[in-house]
Amino acid sequence: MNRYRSHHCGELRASDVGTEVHISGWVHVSRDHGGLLFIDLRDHHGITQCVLTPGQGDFANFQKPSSESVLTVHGEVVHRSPETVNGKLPTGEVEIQARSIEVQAVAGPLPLPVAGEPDYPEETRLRYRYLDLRREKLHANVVLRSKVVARMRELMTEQGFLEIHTPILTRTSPEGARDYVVPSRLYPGRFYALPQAPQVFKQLLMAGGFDRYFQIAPCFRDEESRADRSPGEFYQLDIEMAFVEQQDVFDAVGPVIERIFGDFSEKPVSPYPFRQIPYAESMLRYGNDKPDLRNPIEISDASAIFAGADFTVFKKAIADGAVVRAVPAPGAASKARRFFDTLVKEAQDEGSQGLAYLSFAEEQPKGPVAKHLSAEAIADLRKLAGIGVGDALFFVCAEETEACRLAAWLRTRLGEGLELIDAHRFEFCWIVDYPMFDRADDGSIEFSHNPFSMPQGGLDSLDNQPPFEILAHQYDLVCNGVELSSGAIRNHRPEIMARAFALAGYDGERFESEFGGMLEAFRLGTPPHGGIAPGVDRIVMLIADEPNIREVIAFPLSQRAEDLMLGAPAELDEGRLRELHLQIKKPRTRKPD
RNA sequence: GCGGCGGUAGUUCAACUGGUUAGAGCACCGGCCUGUCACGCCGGAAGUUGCGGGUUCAAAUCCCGUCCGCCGCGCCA
Repeated sequence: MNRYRSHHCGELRASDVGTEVHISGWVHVSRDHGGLLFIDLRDHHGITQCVLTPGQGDFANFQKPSSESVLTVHGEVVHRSPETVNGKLPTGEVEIQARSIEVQAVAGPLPLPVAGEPDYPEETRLRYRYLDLRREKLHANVVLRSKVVARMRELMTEQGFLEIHTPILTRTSPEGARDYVVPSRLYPGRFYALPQAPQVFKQLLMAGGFDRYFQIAPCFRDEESRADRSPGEFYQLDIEMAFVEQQDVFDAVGPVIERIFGDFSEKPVSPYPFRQIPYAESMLRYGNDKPDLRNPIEISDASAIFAGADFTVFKKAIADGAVVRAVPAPGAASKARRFFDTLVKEAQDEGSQGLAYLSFAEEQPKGPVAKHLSAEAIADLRKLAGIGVGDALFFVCAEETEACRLAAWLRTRLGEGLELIDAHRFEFCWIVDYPMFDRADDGSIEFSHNPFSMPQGGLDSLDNQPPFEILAHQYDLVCNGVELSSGAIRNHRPEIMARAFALAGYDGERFESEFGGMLEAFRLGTPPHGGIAPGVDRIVMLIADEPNIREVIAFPLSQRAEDLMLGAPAELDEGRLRELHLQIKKPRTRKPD
């Protein structure tokens, strides 16, 4: 028999009455009635009430235990009298009449209460993460995450995917985010890098003849965090497949995602196959490449109408290269003037020059631009944006990228403000046909996403199409406005890759030196292949309905990538620095210790 | 790197326009209580108001700098 427990704390029922048991757990709450002491004992599985009669037998000198102390209680399972049954607990019909108690660990004053009081500042929660993990919500999230990951493995393995580990100590990658680096002791001045993703290795596994690879892979990026972006490190369900086209990847991973969300959430999930939206269309209609399709508002381009209208502010801007985007606000015409004023103010805070609108409380619109527009222009705008009486229509005017951003912000803001977003469903879509290249700040050509993506049309497009019009076999999976996943059909042809990198400004020598290892593989027979990498943290975050990704990570770093519990990153002493051939030069403003 | 919000007892929060001894809940310590389940009642201890500087007769409060936490922008192939 186990020394610490015969049952766990969520196990005992009326059918156990009369048995001698011993259970162990934390003191969740205790209630001292003088002649009678109740202790709610809690473990991973649940809570069981224990009753002590101090002053009798073993309890002659027993003190009320402090909250979160760890006890082993020995005693008999007894019925509670009908009026004292606790319907809130699965174990609420019984209690343990304690005969003796062993104190396994005494807990001092708590910086973070485990029972009750759910909202606590995150600084405290991060510093005492193990206490937070005992609490109901975070504990449940970690359990959920474990189940989701287990199901992912099951569903991938069923489809013939092999889970293969790839290195954590690897080579720095020239593209992408900043790397975390690890100094080498054996090779002075040289560094490993932690992988931003197992990108190169998974492609090399395809070169290695494995047909279908997956991994729950840690990814390390030294970038600023966000509410939905974990600081420092995160996990991907990394996937790669040989001899596939885009649709094959979709059909392998889409049903897995649909199943995971369906199995672990009550909310309805948009059924597979998911909608496919070309990147250019998404930028126009939703203002970004991660549309929240629960929001019914769709943006349209009103540049042509305003180019011919008498509203000089817009007309002049359009002549200078700006665009006008129209964002409908269904039902907003009945809103008070204050609603519109607030939005104008917020838009300015968001970086907009201003915010024009028409409000159709009746057929004849009101609003700052109404008097500048002909009846015909107004009719055209209404038709364009699908505006009826009772609606309003907002306009943002800016250079195209900025106009998209502002329109996207406005679309979200209106969707929330007008309560148009149904929070109780998951809407998935694929964003497809990403551009291969982007214009850098200095006007030069750079890869817009993954440089290893296959350009649509192959070598022919690279040679004959204007670079910024070339599309890639590159795709994202989006859910409720969250980018869940990014992937591509890869470029496995060295000559096409050389041409693509040449367009992006890499000379042959640099190309060979930075990607030599991979190129060599491609010159020795690598199959056509492609893959994708859904973000595990974000998936669990959506399923758990958490607004913040740290709520689904057992031990997250703070926003500034610091471990507040253990104190990482930490300084090294001189000896270890010497061993690593490192000298520290601190910036002028240094943090106090 | 930039902008916003916050930092007061172990902890969560309060303290009006700068003005008496910086208060309350939880936790902790002591006492009372035999059916509670966020038990209740009485009492106690607990403070470098993040840190540094400044303005003032007087600073938790105003100003400057700095550190920490969170949100957003830049960044994230």
